[in-house]
Amino acid sequence: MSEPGAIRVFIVEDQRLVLDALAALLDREDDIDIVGTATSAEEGLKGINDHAVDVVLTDIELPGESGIELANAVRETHPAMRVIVLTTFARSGYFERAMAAGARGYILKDSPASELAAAIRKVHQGERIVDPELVAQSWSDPNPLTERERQCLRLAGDGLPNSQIADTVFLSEGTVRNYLSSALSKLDAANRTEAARLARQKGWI
Amino acid sequence: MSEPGAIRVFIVEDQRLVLDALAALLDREDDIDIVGTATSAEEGLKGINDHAVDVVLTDIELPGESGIELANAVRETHPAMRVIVLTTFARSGYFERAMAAGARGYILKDSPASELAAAIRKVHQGERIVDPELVAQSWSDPNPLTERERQCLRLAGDGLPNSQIADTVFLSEGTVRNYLSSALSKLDAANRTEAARLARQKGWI
DNA sequence: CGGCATTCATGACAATTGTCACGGCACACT
DNA sequence: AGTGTGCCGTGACAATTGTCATGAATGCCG
Repeated sequence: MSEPGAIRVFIVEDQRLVLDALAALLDREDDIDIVGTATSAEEGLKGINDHAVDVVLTDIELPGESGIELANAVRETHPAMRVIVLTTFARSGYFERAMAAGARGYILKDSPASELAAAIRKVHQGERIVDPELVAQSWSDPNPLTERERQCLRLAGDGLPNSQIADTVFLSEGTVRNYLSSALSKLDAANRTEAARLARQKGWI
Repeated sequence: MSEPGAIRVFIVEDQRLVLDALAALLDREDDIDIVGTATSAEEGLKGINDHAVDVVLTDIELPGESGIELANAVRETHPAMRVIVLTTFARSGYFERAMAAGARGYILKDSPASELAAAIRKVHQGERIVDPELVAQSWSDPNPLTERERQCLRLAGDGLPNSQIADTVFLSEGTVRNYLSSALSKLDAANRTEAARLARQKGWI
């Protein structure tokens, strides 16, 4: 298990069962050592200080501070440490922010397990790992919505009526209607609910 | 690994990495055999027919048919088989529906890993496993919606207009409006989008 | 049997949502 | 200065959505 020179990995994931399962998975690799785990970013930062760590594997969706913020903190306090972000959703916004935070890898929970250990090894050697599908998607499928359209659509998708959307974003109700109408036609949707669903699916809002 | 008389477990979980990790976790138990896995309910049903299975471990949130529907199908086609439902959310509605669908166990992804193997063993011996906190919550927060209201609200939440909802559930458009109106007042929502959001949050649709 | 609840339906009406055409304003570019 | 473009607004209109009153058909229960 603990071979000399093994890659020392720290895992941060809020769902304990998934955390333990990931640890079990990586435990089968001879050249990977799980040196610690945590269920929140705060706890993770503490743990990282107490162990010699090569690679941090973190979920994005965490209670409190997110995995992105953890990546930022790690980059500042332990520049040599590599961070791999693990997430459920292929949302381009997450992806971009993770890269901006200095993450060296971005893996979807949909990936086969074999990719995880491979990614850890490559990132440890200095390479960057990104899901090619995600890059392709964000390249071929750029977000067609303007900032205003996104604002309005997000609120509409939560069930706010135009009048409240207008109050929230400081626009007139008619203008809100125009932005939503424009978003609907861009997304080829018949109404705000469908539009919000499609946009969320693509990670555009 | 494969000791005679081991519990034969089939896992259904859409996130491949989590699926593989769970398999790795259970693989460490001598008295548990992973006889197959699937990433959707449909694929799972097929796989179950091809193997002798004692316990099915399934996620609720799956693309296409949900884990609840899988539990229902298993109960009808393989009454001796035990189903354990595994889910992220402590939503009382999920819990109730899982029980109604004949599930013998309900485990949150927040639980420690040790509980999973223990639950599989207990369920295999005929016991039922439930989170006591969830029972309490579902007692104090029962689903107020009727079957028809749920049907309509689910479709409305996906963005279908009343006319298409009516076609789908074989009701008149006016009746669909009535059901939705009734759901809105029960949920204290101002419109269908908000109502669908609230109901989904509680696991009621 | 009569009373009662549930399900499904109508129709009328008000409110909200979606579409369209139009104009003003600011800003960058040539 | 003129042109284009994005942003913000208005008003008019049609379509959809939400509310309410009402009633027929069914099945359950005492």
